[in-house]
Amino acid sequence: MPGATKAAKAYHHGDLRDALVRAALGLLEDGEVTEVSVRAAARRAGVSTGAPYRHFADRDALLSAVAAVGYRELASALGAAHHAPASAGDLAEIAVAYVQFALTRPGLFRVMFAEGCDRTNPDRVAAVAAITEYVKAIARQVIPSADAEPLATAMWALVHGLAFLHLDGKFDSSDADVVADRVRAAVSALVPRRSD
Amino acid sequence: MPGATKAAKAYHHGDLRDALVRAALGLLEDGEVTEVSVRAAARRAGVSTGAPYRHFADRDALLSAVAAVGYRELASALGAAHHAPASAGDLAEIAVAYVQFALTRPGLFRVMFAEGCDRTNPDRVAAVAAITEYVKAIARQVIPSADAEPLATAMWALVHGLAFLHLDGKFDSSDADVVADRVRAAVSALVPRRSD
DNA sequence: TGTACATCAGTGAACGCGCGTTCACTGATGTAC
DNA sequence: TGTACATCAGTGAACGCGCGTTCACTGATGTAC
Repeated sequence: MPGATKAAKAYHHGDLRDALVRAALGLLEDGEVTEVSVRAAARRAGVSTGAPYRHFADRDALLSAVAAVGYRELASALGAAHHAPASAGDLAEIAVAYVQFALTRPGLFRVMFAEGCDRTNPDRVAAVAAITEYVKAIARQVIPSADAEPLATAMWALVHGLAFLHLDGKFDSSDADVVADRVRAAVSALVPRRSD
Repeated sequence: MPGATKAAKAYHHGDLRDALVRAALGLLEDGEVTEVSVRAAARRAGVSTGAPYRHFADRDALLSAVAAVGYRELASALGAAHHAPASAGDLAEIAVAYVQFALTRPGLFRVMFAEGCDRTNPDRVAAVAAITEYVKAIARQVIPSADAEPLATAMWALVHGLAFLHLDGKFDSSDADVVADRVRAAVSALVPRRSD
């Protein structure tokens, strides 16, 4: 009977796969950590070193699952900033949200856009396709007349570059308001305006 | 006498500091490697594991020196693409050069913009200041009337984002011509044109 | 309802790896006289 | 020009680390009869 109370999580975890992904997200959120190791995730999930391999083929599979969550959260952060953007001003607010996402969750953002990842991983492929489509849709909404493709590319590159240049210390990111203003200024310096 | 011929490089290396930087660059150039270890650089320079520490305080100091070289080479690649750019078209060619630099030397590019680096390192600080100034000068040349600061920021972010999105597989980078066209299209979708 | 058994999802110990860094050392170099 | 000596720039062995991954194992679960 002793210990039986909390023994629900005992031997068979129930949903270790999810728990590991959440553990990895936790590690990224917590600290300066930008690399998630399988062992650290297992530790945080309270499970032995070998256990993750029952659910993920290798480290990369775990990271891809984490990245997929990241993409979904990024999309929702952008949606929250402005659903149905129509003007350059609306667009600027989405841009601010993108950069802010990167700066508040740098670890996760880096995992999402990491180099060493398995690009064929289905989780990842689907998530990337979704975010690409999302960006394209925004471009179409804001500038209906233009060819959406290059505009979407350019807009994504613009915000993505802003995000990384801040993350990597090329632009000062100590003050969120200053960052936001810089992003707005950059967007309005470049994004074509319909006569208004 | 045997062995005396090539013994110039014998015990005292002469310029191990430089040799280590070159070795690190070589490692980055060579392979899929994106992380340079002190040990690997020492190995490639033909020197014992401890030797680098006579010239660099730690791994980060070595990496900063490497990054500084990278910045100089990036600046010269941009200069070669078009010195004294004046039109949006000139600007597009510089943008192409920026992205091409990133794609042909991905390891070096990543070291230059790596996260875990010591941002206070003087080598690095000077190099970053130089490239920033360089970008700003280009902005001023192309659009003299506008406020250079936000325009420079936006332009840098645009090309930087394009570079990373290609590097990280968000855009297909298998064909250099396709990449170049995509970059040109992105630039001309966004960069304001003077009436021409 | 009870039992036998297959399967599942963990454990924990171990493997081999490359790494950053330190340290006592030694061979080479250059300088003072 | 020759010698003594301080300093410099290497060596190589060692430390301790955390990692990815494997493997024989075992406790828990669920299913068939």
